[in-house]
Amino acid sequence: MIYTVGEIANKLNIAPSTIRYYDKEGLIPFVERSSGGIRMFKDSDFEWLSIIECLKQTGMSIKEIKTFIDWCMQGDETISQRKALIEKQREIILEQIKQMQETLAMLDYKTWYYETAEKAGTCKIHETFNEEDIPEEFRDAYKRAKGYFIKNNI
Amino acid sequence: MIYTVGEIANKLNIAPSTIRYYDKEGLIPFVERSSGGIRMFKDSDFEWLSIIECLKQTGMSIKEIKTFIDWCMQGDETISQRKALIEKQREIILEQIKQMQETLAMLDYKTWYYETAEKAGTCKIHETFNEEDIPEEFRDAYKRAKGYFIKNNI
DNA sequence: ATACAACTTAAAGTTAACTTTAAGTCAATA
DNA sequence: TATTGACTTAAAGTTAACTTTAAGTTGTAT
Repeated sequence: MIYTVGEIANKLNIAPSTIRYYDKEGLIPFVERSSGGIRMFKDSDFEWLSIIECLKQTGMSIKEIKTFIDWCMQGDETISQRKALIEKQREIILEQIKQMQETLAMLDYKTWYYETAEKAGTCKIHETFNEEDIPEEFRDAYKRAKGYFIKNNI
Repeated sequence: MIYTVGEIANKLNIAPSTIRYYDKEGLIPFVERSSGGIRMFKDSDFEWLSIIECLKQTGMSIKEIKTFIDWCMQGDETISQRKALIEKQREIILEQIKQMQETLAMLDYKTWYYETAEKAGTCKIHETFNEEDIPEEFRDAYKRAKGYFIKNNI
């Protein structure tokens, strides 16, 4: 099965210009052309594009992804570099998840904060609360929020 | 306690130009000035900047954060808008965490994949594996990877 | 054979979120 | 009082990752 750039873009729900841009940046060096110069995507190329999307998710830049792709093209001699890169991205994403979970806890707390403020008709209600008035599940976030969110009536 | 833009930038480990940019964009309308026009940050302003950092973490743009800040400035009449915004950001970050956990699972699997390939000296070893050869904890990611990561020997 | 939609490239344009520059002002110290 | 380092603004520059434009080519359908 062969696809044009428009067809593959459609399937992956990205713009054809994006795929051409990736090509220009060397992210898909394996894509073949017709005698007239038209890109002919195979199913495996389609799959490479999925990988590029996956690596972008990890926060890698186009340049970094190109490095990885280049290593893949070189074959088995680059296994250890590829492994190191994947492990680095793994650490990065672990840290990002940790950070996001803290932010989530804060947003959970703030949701409760505004529900309470809405009922009372004012944010000032929170100035009257002590730690023991805060539902247990929000207490950690509350402690981090205290001193700014609350003092400023946000 | 009063701080200059350089001092507060130092404490928050961001560039002074960034804070001036935030000011220009209307993110810190409450910061007062000396008679000579120099910004005089208070501890509560310092805390507002922490909030801006927190909201940026949730993926909000400068413009969106300005909307939120403007609502805060308006006082209690905007509680329900602020609540809705926080809830929206909460949904967004939940989705991001979910997405990241899937990517993490893939990176975990790939780490094992390259460890195995490194021992064997070739990625081709994975062509010989069946589902039951994959450690249980990587099996879900393997199923998603199959068809592209593996077929392409990445 | 001709039309026409979709392809091609190179180059310029876009956007967000800063950062840098230039020209000048403030305020603490010698 | 003069120096000096940090402040001020407006405006221009930067960067990444595209997107758009313009001018031309390909390939399929009539």
